[in-house]
Amino acid sequence: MSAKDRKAAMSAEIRNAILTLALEPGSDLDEQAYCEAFDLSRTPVREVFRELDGQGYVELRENRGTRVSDLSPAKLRDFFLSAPMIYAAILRLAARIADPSQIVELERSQAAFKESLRIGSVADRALANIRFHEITGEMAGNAYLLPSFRRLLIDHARIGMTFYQPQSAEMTGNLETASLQHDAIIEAIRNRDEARAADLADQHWALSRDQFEMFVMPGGLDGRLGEIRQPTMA
Amino acid sequence: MSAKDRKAAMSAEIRNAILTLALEPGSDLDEQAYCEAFDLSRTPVREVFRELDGQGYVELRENRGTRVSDLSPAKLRDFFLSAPMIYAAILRLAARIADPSQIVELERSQAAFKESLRIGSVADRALANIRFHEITGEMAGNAYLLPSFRRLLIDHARIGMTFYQPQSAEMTGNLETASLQHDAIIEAIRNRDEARAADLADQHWALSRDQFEMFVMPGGLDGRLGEIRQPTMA
DNA sequence: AAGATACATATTGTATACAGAAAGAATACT
DNA sequence: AGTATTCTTTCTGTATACAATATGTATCTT
Repeated sequence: MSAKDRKAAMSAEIRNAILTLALEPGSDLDEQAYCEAFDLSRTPVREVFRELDGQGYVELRENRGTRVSDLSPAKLRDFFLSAPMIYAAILRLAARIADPSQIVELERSQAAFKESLRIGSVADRALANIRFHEITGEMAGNAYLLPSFRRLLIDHARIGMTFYQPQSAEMTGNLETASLQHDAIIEAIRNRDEARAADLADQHWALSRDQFEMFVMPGGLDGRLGEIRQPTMA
Repeated sequence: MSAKDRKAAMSAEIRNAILTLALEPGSDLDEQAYCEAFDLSRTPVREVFRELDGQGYVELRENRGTRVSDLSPAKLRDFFLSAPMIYAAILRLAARIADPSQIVELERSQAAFKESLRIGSVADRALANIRFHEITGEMAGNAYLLPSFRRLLIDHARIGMTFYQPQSAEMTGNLETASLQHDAIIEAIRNRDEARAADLADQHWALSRDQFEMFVMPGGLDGRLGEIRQPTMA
């Protein structure tokens, strides 16, 4: 295995670990540990860190090492503000200019997503879902929207992992709905139906937002415990 | 001058050179030349290149060095597609949450822009204009929109430099109009008037687009030269 | 002479060694 | 005892040396 391959493997592993919260937001990345783990010198490891910084996975701080990009309340707010607009724009453009080979790829990734629903872990599902949307981003292929979209996907995955509640029946239903929406998105793109694609983006987005609200504003506890109240969104 | 300072100076110089087309799109960056020019070893120079790659100034290609980010027709198309949406979103958010100290800073940058109109070079104007809009981006402070917005600003500056025609009276008028719009933008932000800010974004954008069209579709030559026709937009 | 192949050169990528800065521990002082 | 200061340790940043890859040139073959 060449150094180039080890470098790529390290980059991929770090990205996946961040997306699945195996590396928690705000946690430090130990340069030396990665050097040893992937048999690389510090130079390429530091290069990968800088690259991941540029993509929004991590944050480099002067003389203070690298840490996983934070998920602060302020960032959550930014997320919920900008995601609907960007997602809609991406799917609209995807419907406009996607080429056939990309549609095939999207179908394949949706098959993988369905498979992850049947037999995969929560992390598998998050990664498969990200991959699906990543492809829609490639379809849209807009050099200016893509950086934003990719950052949104990173944090969408992390927020989803954070707020996922495996025991909830509603949650399971949501996953089914999401899968159906993916199918509909593929259909809209194949038909070059921009309006439908944008509409589905809104719906797909609303589903994610509901999931988030289910976590932040859970049902009350029968009003018995007195002190406990439903939190309100600021 | 410490190595850290030399590194920062180099980064700033490269960025400015790219924005003002002193470094043309697609041209190669010579690692060794920059090492010598700023008395740095290859390591920090390469780090800066990677950082600029993450911000969209340059493109790193495996085993093939670094070159200034391209301005292809496809990218121009992406630009004209996404700029109106992002600019409007940024100014809307800026009007919503800008804080007083930022407004002061914006006023200062507008003063500098006006000064550059009076006595500055074309490049000075482009940089002052970028700075003005950069501050509106900081006001909006949205972690997801900012990367896109910054990329748009980079290419907006470069497109402006490309299509600027100093002899044109219309062009001079446009600059005056742009300056007035900047004033109005400051006013809208100060009044927290989101709708007005978004509207001004559209107008400001339309002005840039017109300038571009003036260049691509110039007036005919009196129909005398026979072969020459007005080019049409694809 | 045209094309292909092998060699030389230049440039990019990686490893290691050294320098500088930040964080923590121990000591001295009030 | 509590605080301040210095020293030690650890980690980050930079320089240089080495390895691998790509590019250009010359030679050889057909």
